[in-house]
Amino acid sequence: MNIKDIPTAYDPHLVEEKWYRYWLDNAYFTPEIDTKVEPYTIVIPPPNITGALHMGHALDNTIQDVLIRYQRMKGKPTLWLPGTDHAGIATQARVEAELAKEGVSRWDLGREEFLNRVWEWKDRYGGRIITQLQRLGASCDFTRERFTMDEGCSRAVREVFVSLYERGLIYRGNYIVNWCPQCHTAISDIEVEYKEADGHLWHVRYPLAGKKDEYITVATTRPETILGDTAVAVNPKDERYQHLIGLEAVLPVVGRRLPIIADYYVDPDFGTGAVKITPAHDPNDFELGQRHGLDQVVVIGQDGKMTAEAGTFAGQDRYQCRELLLEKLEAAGLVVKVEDLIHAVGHCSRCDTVIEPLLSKQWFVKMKPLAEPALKAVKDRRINFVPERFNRICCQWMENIRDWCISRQLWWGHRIPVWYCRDCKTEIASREDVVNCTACGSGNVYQDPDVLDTWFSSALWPFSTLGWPERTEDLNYFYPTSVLVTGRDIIFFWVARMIFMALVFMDEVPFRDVFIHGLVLDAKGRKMSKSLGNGIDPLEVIEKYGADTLRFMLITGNVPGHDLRFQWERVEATRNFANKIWNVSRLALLNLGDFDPEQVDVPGLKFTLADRWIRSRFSSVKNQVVELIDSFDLGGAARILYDFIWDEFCDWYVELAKLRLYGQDAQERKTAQYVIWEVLERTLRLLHPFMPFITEEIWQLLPGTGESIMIADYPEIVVEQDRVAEADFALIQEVVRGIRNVRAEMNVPPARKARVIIQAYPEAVAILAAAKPYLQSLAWAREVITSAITDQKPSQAASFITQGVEVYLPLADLVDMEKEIARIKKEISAMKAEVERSKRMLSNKGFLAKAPAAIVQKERDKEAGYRDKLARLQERLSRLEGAW
RNA sequence: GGGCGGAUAGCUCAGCGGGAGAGCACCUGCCUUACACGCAGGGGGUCGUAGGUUCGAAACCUACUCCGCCCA
Repeated sequence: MNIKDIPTAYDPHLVEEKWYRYWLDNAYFTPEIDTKVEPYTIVIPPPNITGALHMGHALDNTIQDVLIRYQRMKGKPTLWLPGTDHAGIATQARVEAELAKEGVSRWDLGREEFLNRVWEWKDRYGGRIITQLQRLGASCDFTRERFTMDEGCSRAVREVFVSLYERGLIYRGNYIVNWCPQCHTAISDIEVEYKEADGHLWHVRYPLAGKKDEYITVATTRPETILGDTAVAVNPKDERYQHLIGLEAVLPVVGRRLPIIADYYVDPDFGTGAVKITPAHDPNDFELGQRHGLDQVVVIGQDGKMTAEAGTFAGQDRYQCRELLLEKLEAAGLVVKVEDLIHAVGHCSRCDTVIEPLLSKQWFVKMKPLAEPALKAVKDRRINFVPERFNRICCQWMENIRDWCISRQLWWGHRIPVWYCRDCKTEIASREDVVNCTACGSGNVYQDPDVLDTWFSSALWPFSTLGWPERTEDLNYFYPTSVLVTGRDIIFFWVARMIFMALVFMDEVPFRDVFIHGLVLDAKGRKMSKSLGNGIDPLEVIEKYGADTLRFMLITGNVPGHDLRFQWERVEATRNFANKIWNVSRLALLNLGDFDPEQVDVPGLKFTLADRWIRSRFSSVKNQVVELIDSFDLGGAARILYDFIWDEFCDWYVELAKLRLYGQDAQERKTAQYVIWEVLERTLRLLHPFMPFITEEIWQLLPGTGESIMIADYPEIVVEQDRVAEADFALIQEVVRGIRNVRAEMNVPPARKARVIIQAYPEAVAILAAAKPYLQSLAWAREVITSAITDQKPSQAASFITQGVEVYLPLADLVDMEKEIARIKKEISAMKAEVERSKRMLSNKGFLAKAPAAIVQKERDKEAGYRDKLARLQERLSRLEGAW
């Protein structure tokens, strides 16, 4: 492309696809294993195959890509392993919905045919999210892409299940589980979301057996479970009920005799202090029932309808039954009162249906023995959460962990590798499919129909994706992974489970750091959700503004562990930044046509103050960026780069470099070319992990660069920090800003170049005299006259006065002396306040005695400066007033 | 009920023991040949409230208020 043809506005559409293709074609995303070097590994949190890329993914994956690209440039063999999750319930529901349109149920199809349909669906749509990730610029190694139900992962699942079974850590039993009548499966405790709901507390009288007109009154929020009551319980210390303990109540409508028992579980202050006990439909009642050997009567079935045990209510919906039963109880005069009550009701996190606690036979993982080593790993900081506070959150959860219900009454998923013999009733957990009973040899065996919780396979992800249970080269080299990047919403679902599975099967932590980021909220601070319709599609942002813009916006808005709000204004601001980079690069390219960095004798160059300043600044920016990325403050690093590029490089350095670029002196021009090239080229490399596309595009246009910026070395500093250059340049900046300010306040049009007369202390004179061209260019100076401070001050001049430096702009016709006096007076009063403040501090004995010497000295210096400036201002004022 | 996070300029947010910052919005000038997606200048904040620690607090401690999240 002819450099002159480079458009003045950056258009991401022209570059993103091109470079992504190039990176893929050159296999840059695939690491080369070098056993002498420690690798850097991230396994992607596998998105659901049903999913489409949303803002949360965009943030999560941008963070990972920044880390990965950074480490890759730093020279580590870097693996970012992508893949997807089979998402049992969600996927099955999706395919069932499709079938429903055809008027077919999965039962009509049968298990095998249904699974074929799901695989077909997966092949068609399951890869969509991975392609969407590519639009973001994700540098995953797609040659290693995995799926939780591929052959390898499935083998890992079987191995883990059977192994845990053999160790007695997986068991099957009848317990209360959370049943979702809509998804028609059990779900684990953490898949239940509790929501506050308005409800009622019904006080119902149960007649006492054998005592006419005597009752015990219980309170319940779920009257339909009355039908499954098998006891009434009171607190043993509750004086009101002492005389009833050991007696029996009669269950209304049903007529069953209920023992009245005593148990400390009962809270005497809630309701009436007497509690109906339904062991088959409430987890607490279940446990109490076990303690007291109570019967378990299941009255609500898996479809949410009443069972045969519910007698005349059999077949009714649970809520319909509630109404009808209440009517009956009312009619019998047994409902004493109804209170309004706000209580927490469990909902299915998938489909939002109200969960039914239900007694059923399920598979569980025994958690205590697994959680203990995991807990220790976190406490010992073998795993470290960022931000730090999540260590404790994770620990607290693992300390209170309950057994994990892992069986799901679904078809889509890893089928439980357990077979039963119909003849001898043996239960066989097996790594291989079972054809004949291992006990009696019978061929009359069948496999457990249920599948495993999707999270069971996700828990193995960091090692199953690397080839486990084989000891593959990848596993040996890339495991354990370096960091896990994820949102705080799945710490319990996923992170904790990966930790304990890894400790059992790899004997090593799955990752060293866990970087937790917040949620992307909408502009009003609400969660983005389908039901609210307030989600923003990342692909829409990419279409309109480019992937770099989306990425950089997400990263700069990101403070570790905090949520961030999506705002289009911020997208625009970031787009403007990309355009800024683009244009400063255009300027560079327009002036580097005759420049070859290879031909430059760098030690022979004569760097100006501006050169020394920007090179020093670049170097310190580089150091800060590294430090911030290494501590996971990517937002901080990105903000530093933003400020450096825009404020320091574009607005100051490049403006000054233009003088030499357009000047006559070949040597000076070459030096300016070199420094612009050097700083721009290296800054692009610093920026590349954040904005991969635009940096590659520009880098490829720059002379003397290589094959691809993404495999270029991470830049080194160019000089040690040059404090002298930074201080001297700061003086120039102050004077320039002072002059600009005076001119603006006096409404001097830019076209009107002014003479600038500077009187200053000797060092400043030297610096400012040498900076004449800078002042001419940046402060619209016609000529600059510098001298030591004298009594000869220009009259009819606007002025700017700072410590040790007086600047005059003789603009006779333009200067409104009244205005000038007012300005000086304002400054004087501001300066007086400063002097006062300093004086107060320095007369404080405590401050002098206890503050660090350096701080005290700094304050003394400041005070001296203020006094000097104040004196000059007062002198200036008296001259003006005298002249007036 | 317990825990966590937040409260800083009109808006969104940095800062987290030594003099209040950015972006957007606003006001005033500028089409200065990289960029009007821009340049220059400016206004605007008793840093939620009340105590405490400290020579010094937006920052640390305590209590409280409001908002959000998590767990029971």
